[in-house]
Amino acid sequence: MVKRVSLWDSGCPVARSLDAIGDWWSLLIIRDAFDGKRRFGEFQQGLGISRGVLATRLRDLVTRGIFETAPASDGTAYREYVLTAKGQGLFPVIVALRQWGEEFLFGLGETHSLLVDRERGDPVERLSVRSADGRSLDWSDTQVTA
Amino acid sequence: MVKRVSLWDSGCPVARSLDAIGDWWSLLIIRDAFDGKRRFGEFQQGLGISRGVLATRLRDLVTRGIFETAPASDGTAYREYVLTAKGQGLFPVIVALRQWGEEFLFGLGETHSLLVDRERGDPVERLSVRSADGRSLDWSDTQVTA
DNA sequence: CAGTATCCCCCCTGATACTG
DNA sequence: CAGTATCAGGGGGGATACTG
Repeated sequence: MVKRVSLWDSGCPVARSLDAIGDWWSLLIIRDAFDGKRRFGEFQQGLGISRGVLATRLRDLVTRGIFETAPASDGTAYREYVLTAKGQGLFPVIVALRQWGEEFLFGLGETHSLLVDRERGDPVERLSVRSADGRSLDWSDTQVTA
Repeated sequence: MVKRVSLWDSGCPVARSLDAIGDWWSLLIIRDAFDGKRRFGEFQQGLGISRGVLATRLRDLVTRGIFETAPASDGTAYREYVLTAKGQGLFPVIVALRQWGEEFLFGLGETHSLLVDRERGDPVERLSVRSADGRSLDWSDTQVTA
């Protein structure tokens, strides 16, 4: 994590993002946060992660400004972990991973959870990369420049 | 990787995607592939990854149907690794990671690489999650259903 | 319930040497 | 150049026990 310093310094935003949240657990924790989970125990139970590892991950994510802690809303003495604006900015990442999984990793018969528009209940649209003038871009229509 | 079996079986596409490409190197390799790299040495040099690890990763990714091998286009005896349709489907994931990194992980003075529309040279639009009827959705406007 | 502290093991990873 | 084989280390991760 603090290991691949050269990648962080590479000037590639993808590498830097992965350095921040590309470990085994972070994105799963963040997914659960988008799902409404806030408490240590909620994350721990849902993920089957050990408490020690979860505590470390949560602390790292707070340090990185992705989560912040707040007093428990139920009046108990414990903390809650809520996503900051920076953490909420990961929503498209989670959605992109979800849609790729739905499309390529499930058999036709298999069922999976679905992300829907809360207001109308319809599934959300497939993400698409668009040009400044609104055209849908394939990866081969793009290029990385310095 | 084949370790978190319970997560793969959870029926959550996010978890299943992470199980497939959520390790330390896969997404970086895939990023380089989108960048036009195809040869073992190109990946190895660009990432600073050891040959052994790269060979393992590449083999896994081929097994998972994300890359496929092709004879070298320059007539040499070696293979090239090219993204399948399934691998190309990860483009929005890479773009989402890139955009998050650009927005939250770089200081104002720092420069980073940029993804542009090849045709016009303009940066691509920020990804947005949209409802079936075209509204832009915040994460709180959505919900995961069974 | 929400953590922290400790121990231990596995496997990921890098380094090196070897082959086609 | 493109791998494979082998070895050694280091850290992430689980299990357990303990504390507030």
